[in-house]
Amino acid sequence: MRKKRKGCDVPEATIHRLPLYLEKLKLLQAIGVEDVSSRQLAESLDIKASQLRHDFHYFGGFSRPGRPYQVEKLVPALEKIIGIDEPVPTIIVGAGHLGQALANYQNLALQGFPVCGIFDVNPRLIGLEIRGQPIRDMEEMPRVVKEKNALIGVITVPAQYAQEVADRMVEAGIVGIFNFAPTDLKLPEGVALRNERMAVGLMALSFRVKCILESRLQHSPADEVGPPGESAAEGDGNDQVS
Amino acid sequence: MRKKRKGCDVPEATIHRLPLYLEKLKLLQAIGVEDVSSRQLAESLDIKASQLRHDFHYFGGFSRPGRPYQVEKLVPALEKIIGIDEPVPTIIVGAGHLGQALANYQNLALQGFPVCGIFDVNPRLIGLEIRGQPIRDMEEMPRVVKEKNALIGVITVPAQYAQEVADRMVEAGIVGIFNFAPTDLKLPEGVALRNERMAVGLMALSFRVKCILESRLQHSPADEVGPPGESAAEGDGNDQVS
DNA sequence: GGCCTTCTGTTACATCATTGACACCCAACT
DNA sequence: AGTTGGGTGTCAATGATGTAACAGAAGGCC
Repeated sequence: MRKKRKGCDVPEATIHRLPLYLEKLKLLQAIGVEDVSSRQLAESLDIKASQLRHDFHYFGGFSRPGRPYQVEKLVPALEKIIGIDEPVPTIIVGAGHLGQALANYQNLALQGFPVCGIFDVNPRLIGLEIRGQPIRDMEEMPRVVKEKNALIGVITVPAQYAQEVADRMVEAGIVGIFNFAPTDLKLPEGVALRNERMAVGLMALSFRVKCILESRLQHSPADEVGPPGESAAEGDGNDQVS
Repeated sequence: MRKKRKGCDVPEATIHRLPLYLEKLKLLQAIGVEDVSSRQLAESLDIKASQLRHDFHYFGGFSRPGRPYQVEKLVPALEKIIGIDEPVPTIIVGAGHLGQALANYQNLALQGFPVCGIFDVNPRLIGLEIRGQPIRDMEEMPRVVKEKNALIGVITVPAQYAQEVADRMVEAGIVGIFNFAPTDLKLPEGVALRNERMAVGLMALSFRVKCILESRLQHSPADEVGPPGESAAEGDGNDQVS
């Protein structure tokens, strides 16, 4: 209880980069690249090569010391680490616009998260089909979760219902919750949670925008947009300015 | 160029918490709470009070030293800091499912980001109305941006078009880009970017799920879900396990 | 008024993350 | 064979972030 022991001993920041590595590697794989060095891969992601090696270091060697990484080996290795070496059945609760958008987003399935159920309580929505899946009554959720062995649940209901939905998901056996509702969910031990709060992201962006506008006023009241220059993602990998 | 100077001198992590503070404060305000101490506010957000004070410290005093914060003062102060003391006109490019979901999400306007334009290139979509706004042809985007003084642009187009859209947004005068496409955009200086990559979030979640499943197997092959226990958001505030 | 409690602002410390440096490895070339 | 060039794994140093500790202000109470 002293140590964070957040499931594993891998740092937060590293975990967030793994998907990026995987994504880029799949892209390389698709165009037939066989080998890739830490420097090449890192540069294409705007991070330092040492960081990439450092990250990989948590999981033991991916290649013989002296040679670059082999894309064909690395992709499945990363998939296994992330836990998507086999599909992770996923359900969506809340078939509003966002829920439907997600259910329609076929990339989810391609990336290892096949949607095996969409649920709502609104009778108007129940029965509608999205990509072959009917929107089901919320009551059916536990049964479907068990049948399909769903592990991850996405919450796209209004904030006031989110906690209840989460509770029922956990009870049904869901192990990871992806929450789009702007609420702090309380979950029992042994359940992972990720909040995807878009308003927060927008406000962080707004802060930066404000700073930019201010600096424009200060530095040159009648200036045009600055000269172009590359910029790199940092932080949790979602933000940048310059 | 040595220092990160990411727009302002406020740390990343702090910026990401500001919206959470504001959200919670608005909630308190709505139920008539007048004063709130750093401890109360911090506890309700599952963070340490010292961190909250530390964060506020970047922006100078919000209250007389000896007394708790006044909600009525703090809310507008935070809004000003974040840059939403007045509405930030926002456009959406890409009227697919996700774009429509966002356009429908009235909370955006409530939180300070009124959608003043939705654009697409698909003739089938152009003309459809969403909450009173017609989906417009992409060609009209620059004009609308100037007319409405739009500052933030949301990109919800397929990845392969995202860079082009971003370029046109910047040219039109957009200062902040909220990108849902899984691409690394290259932007000129003086434009803020936030990537909202849902697949990345899902995979980070999957990693945790995998860890949980593994630990269940190890610790007690036939164990039930563990005893309930509170859990706290950490990292960029989006993840937690336990 | 003087004391006590509660609270903030601020500074110092501990922890985590990123970056740089280097030893060793492997293949290719001389 | 020896040597050169590029590569990874690893560790140490730097930088950023989170946490605790504390001095001093404001009001309530005696």
